[in-house]
Amino acid sequence: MSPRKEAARPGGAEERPVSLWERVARPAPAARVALTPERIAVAAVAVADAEGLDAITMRRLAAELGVAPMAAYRYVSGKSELLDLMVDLVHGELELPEVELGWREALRLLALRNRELLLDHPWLVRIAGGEGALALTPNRLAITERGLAVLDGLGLDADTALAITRSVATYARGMAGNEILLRELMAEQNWGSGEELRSGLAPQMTYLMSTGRYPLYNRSLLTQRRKDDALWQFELGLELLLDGVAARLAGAGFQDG
Amino acid sequence: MSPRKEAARPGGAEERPVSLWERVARPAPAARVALTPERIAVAAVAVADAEGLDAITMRRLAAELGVAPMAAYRYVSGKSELLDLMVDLVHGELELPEVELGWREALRLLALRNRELLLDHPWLVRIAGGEGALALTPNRLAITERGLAVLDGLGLDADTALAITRSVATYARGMAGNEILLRELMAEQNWGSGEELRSGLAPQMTYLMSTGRYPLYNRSLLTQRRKDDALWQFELGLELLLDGVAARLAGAGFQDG
DNA sequence: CGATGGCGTGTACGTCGTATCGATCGAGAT
DNA sequence: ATCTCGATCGATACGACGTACACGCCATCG
Repeated sequence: MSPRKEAARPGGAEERPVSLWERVARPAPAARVALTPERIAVAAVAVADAEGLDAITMRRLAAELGVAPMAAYRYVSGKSELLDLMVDLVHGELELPEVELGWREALRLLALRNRELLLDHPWLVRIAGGEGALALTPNRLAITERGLAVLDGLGLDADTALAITRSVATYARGMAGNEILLRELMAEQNWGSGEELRSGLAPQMTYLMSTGRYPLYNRSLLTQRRKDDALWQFELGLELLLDGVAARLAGAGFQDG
Repeated sequence: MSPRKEAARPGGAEERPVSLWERVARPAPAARVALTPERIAVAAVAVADAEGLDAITMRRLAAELGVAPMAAYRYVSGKSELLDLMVDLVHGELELPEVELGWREALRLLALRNRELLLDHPWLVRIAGGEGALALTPNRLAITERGLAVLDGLGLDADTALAITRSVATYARGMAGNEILLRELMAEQNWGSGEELRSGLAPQMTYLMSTGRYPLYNRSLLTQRRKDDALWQFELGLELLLDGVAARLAGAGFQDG
């Protein structure tokens, strides 16, 4: 689907492909090189934060780095690896909750901070492909690792602990993604969160509602009071999930605070 | 972010923008026109199913329809509306569970069928933007509507019912997305699900594991027995969520089978 | 001091989305 | 029966993108 080739790299002529992260970990061979994977990733994240993912162009990025369009290709095999680098970089910002907080609070914080990370870097939602959405970057793995640490010693088998961690993280990313897309959709049509929002998702929604196919949904839009409170919605589902975990733990014959 | 303009369309020269879905609902003005939104969407879905989302090109699509590259633009304002059409079309395939099954079983089926839909049309994962990921297409709204119907009359307020429905749907899409991306990643490096899989996520994983930063994760990979059983993982998290809902319903003073 | 090899440059190709304008043809009015 | 008009589709073209490729530069090491 999306071909991955290896970037040229320092160190000689092996034949085995070396993963991006191994290449990244290699120290800069000289202090005077203009580019490093870090510099590239930092610049790219800055652009994406400021102008969205569409602004991320190999040419634009090169301009930002004061360098020729093709220069970055020595450190990155292509745009998808660049995106991987960006994803990993921002996940380094996430502060991992202490295990001592107990599994529930720690998992809760993990989810909430995941949400905040997405909101701080909305372009993350648009990166669905590759290793970006899985956990296969160092800093994302560290987050999963902490999730497992938090559940360690509670009597869960490996499969269950991992599935719980993934469920919570997936829920958090999914809900935060919804929130971001809604927000962008609103900005795109420049509504404030004022009257139009309160009257449903006008205007594209109004037609669909007028068809009468969605009476309950329509009633919800009119009835609900916390419509614009995305955090409330986020936390509600999160608590459902954590309640389920708590029940599972109790069933396993353990409890915890 | 992604500009939306209105496609030219039959019927004269109004000035108010008309939503895609309203335009779609308009009957074909003549029986002899070559193109309709439906024909376009069907062809596009066929291509995407067979060759992935990257194969979807306005030119390719036109060729598939036996028509000039720009022809589809009379029915669709741009590629993003085409994607909206595709998203909506495939969601029409999802069979809605009967309300009589009871909220838990119905919600469970909704989640499982959502998952199957994604697996049948893996390109859905790659469409993050626009109304695609929110529920703002007719067939997706119908799914949400059924979710609300299933929870109706159980004493939940509008906000809670909607949040629950969305939580379940978001969880389902997120987990199915993980599954698809993992599957694609595996195909990309042509492992079977054989030895490499069983030994972790080799080869790009092996380097990261060898750093020793992820002892628990590493142990999980070695210990777990249902690693490749994505459905099991899916259902585990789903049950957690539904357990949480059940607790909330019990707290609201209701029960149900 | 000469050679080596990594680093960044310059140029160019193929493909994409889509703006614009012109040709065509069926239906409704006369 | 003819005219006319607008809906429909075709042809051409433009700018931007990702990236392949081959070349100059320069620090380093023998």
